[in-house]
Amino acid sequence: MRHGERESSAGRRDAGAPPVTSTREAVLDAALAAFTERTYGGTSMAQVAERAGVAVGSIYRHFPSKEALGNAVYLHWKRRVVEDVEREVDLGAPARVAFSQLWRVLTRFATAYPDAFAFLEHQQHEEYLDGESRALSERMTVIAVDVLVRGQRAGEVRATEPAVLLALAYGAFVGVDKALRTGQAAPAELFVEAEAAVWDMLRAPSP
Amino acid sequence: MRHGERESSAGRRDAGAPPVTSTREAVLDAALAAFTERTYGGTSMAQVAERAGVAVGSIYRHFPSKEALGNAVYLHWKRRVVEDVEREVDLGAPARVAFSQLWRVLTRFATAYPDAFAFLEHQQHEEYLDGESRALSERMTVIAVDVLVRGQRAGEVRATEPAVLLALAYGAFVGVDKALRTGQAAPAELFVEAEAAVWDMLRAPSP
Amino acid sequence: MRHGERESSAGRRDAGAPPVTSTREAVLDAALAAFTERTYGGTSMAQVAERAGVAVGSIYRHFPSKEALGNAVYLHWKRRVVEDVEREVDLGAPARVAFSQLWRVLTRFATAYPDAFAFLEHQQHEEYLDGESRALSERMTVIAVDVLVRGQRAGEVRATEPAVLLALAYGAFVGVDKALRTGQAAPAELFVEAEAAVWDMLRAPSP
Amino acid sequence: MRHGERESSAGRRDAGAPPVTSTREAVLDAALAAFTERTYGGTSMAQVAERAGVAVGSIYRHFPSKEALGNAVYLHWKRRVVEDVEREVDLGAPARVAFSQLWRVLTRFATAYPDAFAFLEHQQHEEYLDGESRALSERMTVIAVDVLVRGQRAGEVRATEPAVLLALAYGAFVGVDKALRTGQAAPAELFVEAEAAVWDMLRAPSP
DNA sequence: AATGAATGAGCATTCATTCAT
DNA sequence: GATGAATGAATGCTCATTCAT
Repeated sequence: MRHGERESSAGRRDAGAPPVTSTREAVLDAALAAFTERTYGGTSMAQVAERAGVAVGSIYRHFPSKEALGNAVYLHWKRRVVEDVEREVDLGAPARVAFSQLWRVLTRFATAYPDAFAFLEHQQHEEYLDGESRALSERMTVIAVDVLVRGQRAGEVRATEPAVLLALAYGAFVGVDKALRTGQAAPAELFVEAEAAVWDMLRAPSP
Repeated sequence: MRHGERESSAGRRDAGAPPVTSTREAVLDAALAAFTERTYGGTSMAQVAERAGVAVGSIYRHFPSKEALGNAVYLHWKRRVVEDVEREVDLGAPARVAFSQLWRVLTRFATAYPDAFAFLEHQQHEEYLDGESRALSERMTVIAVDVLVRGQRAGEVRATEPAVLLALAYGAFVGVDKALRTGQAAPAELFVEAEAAVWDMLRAPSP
Repeated sequence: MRHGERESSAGRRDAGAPPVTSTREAVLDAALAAFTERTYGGTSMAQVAERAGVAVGSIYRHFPSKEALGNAVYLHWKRRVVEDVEREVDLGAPARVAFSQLWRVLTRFATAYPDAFAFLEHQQHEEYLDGESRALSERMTVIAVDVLVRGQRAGEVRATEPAVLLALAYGAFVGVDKALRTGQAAPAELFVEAEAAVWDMLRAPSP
Repeated sequence: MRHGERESSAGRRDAGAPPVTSTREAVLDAALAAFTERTYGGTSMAQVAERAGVAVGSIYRHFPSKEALGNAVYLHWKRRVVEDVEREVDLGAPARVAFSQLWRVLTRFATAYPDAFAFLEHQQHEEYLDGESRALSERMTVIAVDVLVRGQRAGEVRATEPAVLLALAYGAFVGVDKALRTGQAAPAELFVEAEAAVWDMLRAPSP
């Protein structure tokens, strides 16, 4: 999903064939890379344009403003994680199983699209997020809390306030990802190793 | 609103004596508030000046550049946590005890200076941090890893790579703080409640 | 007020065609006028922009910095004199003739573009000149010294160190131009009158 | 007359002894050096203060503004040359003699105080000169023109407009000084050598 | 007199956005 | 749709000047 260079004659395409890389996508990719590297606020539209191999003006044909672009990038990737979670987490399963599914989805995503995960979780977005983006975050919270609450009912999960448990577990995941990024810890299999530990944090203590 | 040197106990004053709150401190305070609210990159020097109740030019008598100001704010608060940790964590104690001390220091700090903790932990600082700031972070890592390693030797702490355990535990703390900030969870006592859970994540699983 | 590339004959245009006076040229002209009037250091980019009838930002599409603009102005005009000199001074001719040609080129230039000559010769440029600009000055010195040296070999020119003779003669020319500017002396024909006097300064004294 | 450093405790003096270097003089010296090096417009009051070893505020006790300081520096040195000229040029003497006296005064001055001469003659001063300064320049012009006119009456000096002759001769002197400064020509004895040449420029051509 | 912190207008430069081509 | 020159408000920073000490 990382791009870098595009054809120098942006816009060329074979008759009838669908565009392999539309301007819109090129911009979205370039923006993600740039925002992750230097922050939304630290990135200029010109930098995004150059990285995408398009003219500044062209960005504005697809996104009405920088704010809208920031939002679109957020939306694009957040939607992807949320939909993965919704598709792959079995809400009927025991908490231990559902937790494992959830953890696996996050691990896969953070490993396959490290920039995207870093952008979503290691930055402040208040400046440009709109209602839809916020709602998306909410959808994921709801699922996770549901898993936790049902786990608590089943005696699997400790009795602590679910929002706190979620904050602890998600924070732990993000913490590992950050350490990975800063090179303070080794490759991605660590997420797997971490799963057991985090589950021990969540599960009901043995009596 | 007077002159130059920092005074670590801001606010103390002898009756009738000139205010200890120097311009430098006012700027440091205003910058922390502004950076926390709108990001380093999203804050203008004019906003800092206005918030501090001084003229723009006055900031530059105390900090040679915006970058230096960002660094000074980071340094000021990071030093404070690190020194608290160094003072209050007993490296000779059993891991459970040392962990508890560490958790307490962080809780106290994050509760007493929520903006400072948010600035330190919820933002990207690469843009302006200098070597001294980075070294400070390192000092805290060393302590935490030491506690974990000695806990592992004593069989108290699970055998996972210490850097990962640290990332998990610190991430969990930061996660709770973030939830507190976004209003997704209630008051600070939750940190206390969370401690037991996080310890269960760290400790060696019962056989 | 259109686009980009310089056109050496500023002002030429086909009837009905878009004006050849590009933004770049307008800026170059405005900068020359302003720098001549109030010095490079005493001129703000805003003043240049206003004089050129463009927005401040537009200057920066054509010149990366004020320094680069100063240099470009210098280069533009210095290149012009130097090329005129190189084209019109016959290095094979007797010194008296070559001197006359040189004097005529300078006179024509200083009369046709008084601001340009004043900018080039009545100001301090060290602050912003680059290597190319310095090299240009050198080219002219080489020609003049060559004329003088060959004149000395032919017994036409006095035996004084050529660099000193050049400094005297060029200084005399600049002196007259300055007096003209300050209104201390009348119209440009004076340069013609001065030529004979300056030659008497240069030529070998009759025995 | 060049200064550089002053005692760090500016103002200290033995009781009763007159100040060796008053603040006023230190500032005047520092300003000359700075203005010569980096132009009036390119010099900040802070730079002058530092060079003079005094506080910025102290400059304002002696000069009401930067403009006034620039003017004072100009006045200080211009007065000096003009007075030297008035004292040492014998208006009753033959033109050749008076010219020689004049040339000698200038040479002595430019050699003894190279920064002062460069400041006076290689820069644009319109920005800050007042009437008195302008009048001073005038006094010197009057003398020189007088010498030339009387030389013309006596058949010693060529019949060219005196203002032009003056411009040529003074320009030649300034030209040599400039070459000396830029290192394009060797030591100051050259002024002496140049005198004869310049006189040949001024004198009536042999029939 | 001397000091230097404080002021705020002004400067060079950047950048989101527009629009003629 | 795409381009990139043009715009001008906003930014980080400087600097002449003031004034409490």
